[in-house]
Amino acid sequence: MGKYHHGDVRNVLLQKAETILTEEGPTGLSLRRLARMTGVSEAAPYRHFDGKDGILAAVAIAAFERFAEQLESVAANVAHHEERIMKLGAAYVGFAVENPQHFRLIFGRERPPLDQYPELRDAADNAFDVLQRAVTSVDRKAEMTLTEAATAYNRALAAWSRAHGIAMLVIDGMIVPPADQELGDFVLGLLAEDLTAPSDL
Amino acid sequence: MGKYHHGDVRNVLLQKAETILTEEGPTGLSLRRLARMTGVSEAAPYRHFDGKDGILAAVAIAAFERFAEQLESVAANVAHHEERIMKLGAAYVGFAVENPQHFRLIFGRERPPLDQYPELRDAADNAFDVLQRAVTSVDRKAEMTLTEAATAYNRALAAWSRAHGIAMLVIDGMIVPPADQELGDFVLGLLAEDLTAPSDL
DNA sequence: TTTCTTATGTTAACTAAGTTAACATTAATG
DNA sequence: CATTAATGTTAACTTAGTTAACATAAGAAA
Repeated sequence: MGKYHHGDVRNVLLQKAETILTEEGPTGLSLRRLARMTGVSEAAPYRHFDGKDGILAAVAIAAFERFAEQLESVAANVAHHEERIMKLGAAYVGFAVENPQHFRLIFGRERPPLDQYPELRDAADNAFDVLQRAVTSVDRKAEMTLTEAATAYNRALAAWSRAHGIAMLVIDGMIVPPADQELGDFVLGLLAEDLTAPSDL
Repeated sequence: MGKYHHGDVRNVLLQKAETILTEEGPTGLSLRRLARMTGVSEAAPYRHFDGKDGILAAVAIAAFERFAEQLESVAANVAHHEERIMKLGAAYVGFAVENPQHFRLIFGRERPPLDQYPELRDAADNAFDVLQRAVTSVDRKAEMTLTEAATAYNRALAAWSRAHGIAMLVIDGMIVPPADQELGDFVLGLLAEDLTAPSDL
């Protein structure tokens, strides 16, 4: 009978997994529900993925790739160094706000362990590389002294932390961005604050 | 017979819950296991807590309180405004690193919804108040103009975001603090970076 | 073509967890 | 002392992750 064998179950599963994840997050994604929604037996996903972690890994890889692409495209279009850092931060937060579940998946503890999924590790490394290159103006890395390189690295970490913190606090609802302002502008404002300056208040 | 009725099951449960949470995080905390470890029936916890969320809420409340205390004690001991912000950030990250699971519990999405646990909401609000007061020098709030207040608020958000980002990235293993440096100094260094300054590299 | 093998799908079962209902016992209170 | 509220217990229901055993389809090998 012709109801066996869908033709492309793996991709359909991945697609539906994306949908469920977007709506309910990693915890809400249940393999059994996924299978039912796909119209396939509850054990079928195990033929295509290494259990739940396997599916999450696949989704996370795709998410990392999209994330890296978006950062890259911003970095490539801003020549000025400081401006690039700021815009990158805004893009970082932008991705998080537009794809909160994916963002949580790739950074949170629901993410399958990197050392069990080499492709996932590669995707993660690549995303961080994009970030670092953009922040550190790596083109000139060869010319740097060790001290300079350390300074540059610290700048990268500082920039990254700030963007990450804003992203987290916003998607977790702890910070509510003002409604009368573009999200990007709000983020740029926060990134530009210099806490070492006296408060003049 | 005398094996019924422990005497103080609620507190024992809470205590064990703390232990399990510290070791395995919110997801690893299973009510059934908790009950077994406490030597009590698997349904007993439901007599004392409103299900799993109820226990998590109770633990989260305690965590918020400790968090707030630690921040408060730092803030109270540093008079200088800019220095206080920095030290507060370091303390913020310090708490996260020493109590990663608790930190995740109070900020992550495993935290029971604030609107279902009023005491939890109060604990959270209080912690943020401590933070804001310390960052904003609220003693003089009355004297501020609206613009000044907005500026001060933004400074608070910026400081908070940075500390939060560092905390998250460190406890998630994305940033590995240098081994040859005190964690506090490392954090202070990151907080002090001013990304608006030219990179001079 | 026929046969063997591999990929892919199915059913059925096992384990563990959250939760609730129905029942038992204790402690406290009138 | 009798009643009641609090606190435990057992047993059951539901959902989920996972695996084993079996079935079928497709393609390679004979």
